[in-house]
Amino acid sequence: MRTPLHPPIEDVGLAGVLSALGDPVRLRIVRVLADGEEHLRPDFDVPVGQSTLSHHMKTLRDAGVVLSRPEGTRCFVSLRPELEQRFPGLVAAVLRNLEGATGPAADH
Amino acid sequence: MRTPLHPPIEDVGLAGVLSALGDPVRLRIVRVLADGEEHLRPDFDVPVGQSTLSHHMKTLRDAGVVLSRPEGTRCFVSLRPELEQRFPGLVAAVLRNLEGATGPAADH
DNA sequence: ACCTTTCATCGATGTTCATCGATCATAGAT
DNA sequence: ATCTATGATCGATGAACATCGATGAAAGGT
Repeated sequence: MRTPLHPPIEDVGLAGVLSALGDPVRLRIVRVLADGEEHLRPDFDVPVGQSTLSHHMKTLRDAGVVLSRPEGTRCFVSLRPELEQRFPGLVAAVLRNLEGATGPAADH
Repeated sequence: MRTPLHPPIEDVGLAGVLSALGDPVRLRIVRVLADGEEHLRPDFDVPVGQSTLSHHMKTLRDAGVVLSRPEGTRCFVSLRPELEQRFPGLVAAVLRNLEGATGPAADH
């Protein structure tokens, strides 16, 4: 667990956030995170391998969506709180529209 | 002006919409469209060539964000109204956070 | 008939991205 | 010191994407 580098919040751009959220796997991650709590990897049951999950985590982290807090060998992940001040209502709006709909074929 | 094919609204997915919006050029397009009016190509002053603009339009159209209405040789573009029922508050939230910030380097 | 405008499409190119398996680094336990 | 668990990183591969210039199609004007 080396570098939990989070970009400064002023470097976080809207396009980057939306792009990071524009993926079914990452939306599922965010859905789990929606309760505001910290979560560990096993909580995200996404249909990808471990290394791919790691990649998606990095994508969310680099985009400023997610916060990683390594502790020992594990890594607690949570929604980045400053995002709300940066883009008020944005994450909330996404979360509200997230129920059961992460993809075009997910609403039946 | 051949095929103004819009996907049925029930096929429009959240990930697709967010992904389509996750691009600086397309965000600029959406910003112009934010007034609810129809617009023509010259209204979008984006730093890309004509064919690339066309491509971005198709991306937005395929994602269900935008509506194309060909008329004669021109093509009127507007925000797709059904998106509001589909994902209430989503576009509004993006639009509210759009002022002057389409990218990480756009806030100085 | 011809030219012009407006937009879509095609073909090509270079970049980014999702994915995987394998390896490496770290921390904790034995 | 060794083993184990967790997650990051590396290398490779195929897919998707942004971009461009050139060409094509449709409608209007001369």
